[in-house]
Amino acid sequence: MNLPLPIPVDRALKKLGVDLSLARRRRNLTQAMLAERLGTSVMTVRRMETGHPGTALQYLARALQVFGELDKLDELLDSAQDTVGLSLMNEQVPMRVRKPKQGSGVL
Amino acid sequence: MNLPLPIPVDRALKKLGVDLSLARRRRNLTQAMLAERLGTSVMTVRRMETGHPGTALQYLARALQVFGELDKLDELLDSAQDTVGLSLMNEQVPMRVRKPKQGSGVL
DNA sequence: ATATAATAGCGCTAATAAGAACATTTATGC
DNA sequence: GCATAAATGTTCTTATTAGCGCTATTATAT
Repeated sequence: MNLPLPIPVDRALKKLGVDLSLARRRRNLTQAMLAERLGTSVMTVRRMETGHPGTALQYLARALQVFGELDKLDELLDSAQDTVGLSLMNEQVPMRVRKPKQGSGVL
Repeated sequence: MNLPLPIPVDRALKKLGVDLSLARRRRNLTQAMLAERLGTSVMTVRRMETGHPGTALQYLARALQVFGELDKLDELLDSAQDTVGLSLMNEQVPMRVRKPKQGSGVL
């Protein structure tokens, strides 16, 4: 868990933070006001806005709810959006995957 | 932070977990294989797939990267997607928001 | 320009997630 | 159907985050 964060991941988290900050300011909320609505502290809001890797998922979700964008989270990895396994209907995706003897590396 | 999770938020996290599980299985990865790629433990993968509110944001981001869907995170709250304050260009969004004397509740 | 309030940074403590090892259930290949 | 191993559930320990108070910086309104 303490592996260095991959650069693209770090970049994505930072961008998400900036976007969260922009969304908040667009809605005329201070960090303190948002924190109160999220039921958390200002520090957590700040960590989220700076792209801190360790902040809990729930605060992102709660922030999205406050912003009225919670449905975006639903779409994030929705089957309809998943470009890789589009050929498989959800019902056809196996419940369990068997580890191949060799490497059958799909990815 | 220990406020009860709002129902819609809880629901969204659970759905995200299911979607993560589906995405993993579509790519023929076991929880153990994914955990190794994420540089974390199987427990964390499991918690993520069950929609545990406290899992760190970084694991979601890393999973998306493994799935080749990291760009989805960029789009999540991108300005272009933010339907509320579309009228304001990013550069026009104030750096700091002043708390109104009364309540000017934009949201 | 100045005053004020929002944002940023730091150290400490309490709460919580992450990790490991084990037992149990159950899908899947044979 | 049976055997295997993936997924689930549990408990305990450890590492990390969340929360709080204080100080410093800096954008904004006047």
